[in-house]
Amino acid sequence: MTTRVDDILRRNSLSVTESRKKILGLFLNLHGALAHGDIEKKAGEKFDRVTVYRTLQTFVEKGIIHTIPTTDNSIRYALCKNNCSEGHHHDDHVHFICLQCGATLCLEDVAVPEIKIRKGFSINEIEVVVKGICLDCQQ
Amino acid sequence: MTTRVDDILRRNSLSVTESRKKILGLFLNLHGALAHGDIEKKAGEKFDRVTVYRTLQTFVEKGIIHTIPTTDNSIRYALCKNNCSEGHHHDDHVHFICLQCGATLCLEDVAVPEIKIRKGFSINEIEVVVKGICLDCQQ
DNA sequence: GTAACTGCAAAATATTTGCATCCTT
DNA sequence: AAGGATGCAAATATTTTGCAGTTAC
Repeated sequence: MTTRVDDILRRNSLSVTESRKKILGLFLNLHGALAHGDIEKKAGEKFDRVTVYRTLQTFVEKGIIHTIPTTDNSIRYALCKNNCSEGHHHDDHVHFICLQCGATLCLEDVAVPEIKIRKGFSINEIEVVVKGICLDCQQ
Repeated sequence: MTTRVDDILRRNSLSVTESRKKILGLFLNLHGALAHGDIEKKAGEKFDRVTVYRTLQTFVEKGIIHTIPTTDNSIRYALCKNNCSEGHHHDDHVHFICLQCGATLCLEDVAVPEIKIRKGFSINEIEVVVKGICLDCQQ
């Protein structure tokens, strides 16, 4: 795993540091989305809150992770499938948020549908968030 | 307009107060979405920040307005078309956020598409947010 | 009159910024 | 060695809570 983490960082011309390795590792292991707060918890009290903010911001800028809109003032972040190019996200999949356990998943296999919109409006990006109950929480 | 505002409040068994009338009025006039901050600005320094929080929360609970997920830690709120029943939103339309001017619109006429999802997952709600440039900002 | 709503003060959280120090290259 | 990254302190900003005074019904 270390190798993979290192690769991703190097490929994005970021220096390989402890915090970045750790945070990126979390995402690679998890294969879901994390909010800022989740990261602080999962990482133990190892590094500074500020470092988390800065690291997440850097990763988003580099296109290593992307943001998932939410309705509760806690932006979630998830790995981009194939490193999006810098500044150009192709976040063309659906996100699922479990209302029970709060887990956020990227449904890579569910494509975002075509949307027809009013004349005169141009579209840059479409976000689709599905809320429901995930497999694990289904009784 | 006063009458309409009053009606909505009464229909939801809320007492008709200055703040509620004013905030609800903003939404009725605007026909778009507002974030907490927008409301404070638009309303002048007339009422307390806390009142805005509480009023928005009340309106959401009653199904008078609904939240629109965003990626920037600033939840937007918009009127529900036909008062959703308490606790049961039928927020079945697409939202548009203009990347230029920041305006958020409810595209009532654009239906949320069917989404097929993995077996074992159930769906409660689907949010679709389209980002792009609105008519007014188009050059 | 009573229950509900508001405003103020203050606490609790969350986010941002500056700067000195440390680490990566 | 040089530039970038981190950690700490502190400044801001945001959200929540308690309570006393006020308003709607």
